Amino acid sequence: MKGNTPASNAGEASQLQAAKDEFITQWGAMGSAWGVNRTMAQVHALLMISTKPLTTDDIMDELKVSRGHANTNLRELCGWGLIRGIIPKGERKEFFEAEKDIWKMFCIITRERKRREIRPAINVLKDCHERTETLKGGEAVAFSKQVKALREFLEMTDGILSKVARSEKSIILPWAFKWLS
Amino acid sequence: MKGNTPASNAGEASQLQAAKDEFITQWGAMGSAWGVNRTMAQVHALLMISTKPLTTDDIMDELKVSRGHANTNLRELCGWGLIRGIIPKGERKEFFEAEKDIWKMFCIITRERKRREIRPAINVLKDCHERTETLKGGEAVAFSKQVKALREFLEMTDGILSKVARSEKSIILPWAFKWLS
DNA sequence: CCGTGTTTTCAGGAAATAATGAAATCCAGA
DNA sequence: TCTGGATTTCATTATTTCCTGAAAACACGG
Repeated sequence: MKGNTPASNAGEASQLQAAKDEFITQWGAMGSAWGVNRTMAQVHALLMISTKPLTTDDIMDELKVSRGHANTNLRELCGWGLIRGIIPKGERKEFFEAEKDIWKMFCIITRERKRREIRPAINVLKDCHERTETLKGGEAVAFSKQVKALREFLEMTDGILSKVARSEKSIILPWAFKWLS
Repeated sequence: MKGNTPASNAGEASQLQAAKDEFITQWGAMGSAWGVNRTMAQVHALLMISTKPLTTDDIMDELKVSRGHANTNLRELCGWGLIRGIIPKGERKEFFEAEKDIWKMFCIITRERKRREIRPAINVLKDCHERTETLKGGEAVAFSKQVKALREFLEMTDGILSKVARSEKSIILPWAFKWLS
C-alpha cells in the first residue's frame, strides 16, 4: 500500500487494484481460448499494465507462482518478442517490460503465428497436394482439389497478414477506420 | 479396400490413403495450436475430405476413438456450424457432412470466434475502463488509458472481421488478390 | 407396450500440460 | 579465485483436459 499519490485514498486504490486483477484474470482466460497457457497470458497482462519494469520476484508474488514457472514464462514471452529484459545500471536483477503499443503487439503476434503455424500448415498442404495431383481415381481428384483450395486460401491469408503487419500503424489504422464507416 | 475405381491400383490407393492420413494428423496438430482439441480438428478434417457423408461408426474406426467421444465432437462441430447431420430417407443412422467451401468455413469460424472470444474480451475491457476512468492517481490514469487502447483496437478488429465475414467471396477474394500484387 | 438399433450422458481412468522447488549454474565484484 | 545473489534447469507432483465404456434415454415399427 505504499506509493499512493497524495490525492488518492484507500477506496480508489483498492478499486484500481480490483480492476487490474480482473484484467489479469480475464486476459489469462482469453489466452487459453487462443492456445496460450494461462500463466503466460497473465504475466503478459501484468507487464502490459505495469507502469514500471518488474523483476521475477514481483511476478512471483503478484501471480503467486514459483520462481521456475515465472522464469519459464518470462523467457517464452521474450522469445515471442512481446516483452524484453533489461538490467538497469547498477542493478544485479533483471527487470522486464512489455511492448505496450497495441499495434506493435498485433504485428509481433501476427508474424509469429504466421511463422509457427500458418507456414507449416501450408507446407503440409503443399505436400499432400503434390503427392496426389497425378493420381487418377475420382476420390484422389476430389482430395487433391480440396487440399489445393485450402492451400490457396491460406497462402492468400498469409500474404495479407504479411502486408498488414509490415505496414505502419499510421497508414493502416486511419484506413481501417474509414473503411468501416 | 473395396470401392477402388477400375483404373486405380493398390499403389495409388495407398498413396492416397497416406496423404489423407497425413492431412488429418496435421490438421489435428494445427487445431491444438489454435485452441481446438485435436480430435475435433481431426473429425473436421476427415469430413472435409470425405466425398460422402459419414456415420458415427465411420468416424470411430477411421480415427480409432470411442463412440462417446466421436459423438461429443460431432455435436460440437454441429454447434459451430462447420458440419451438419442428415438422416437420409429410409436410414435410421445419422450421417454427417462438412461445409466444404473454404470461404464459408472462414466466415463461420470468424463469426463464432468473434462471438465467443472477442466480444466477451471487449466487455471486460469496457468494464475495467469504466471502473477506473474517473480515478485520480497517475497509476489509475495509465491503466485506464492502456485498457482503452486495447479496447479500441479490439473493437476495430471486430468491426473489420464482421464486415469481411458478411461479404461475398466473389467480392473479397478478387479484391484481396489484386491488393496483394 | 415390447424389441431393436441408435444416440446421449457421465463417472472414472489415461494422457497431456502446467507448476513446484531445490540443486546446479552463472556471473560480477572483491 | 572466491563469494553470494540471481537465474536456469529439471525431476517430481498437481491439475486439467481428453477419452473410454457402459448404462440410460430415445425413437420407431410391429
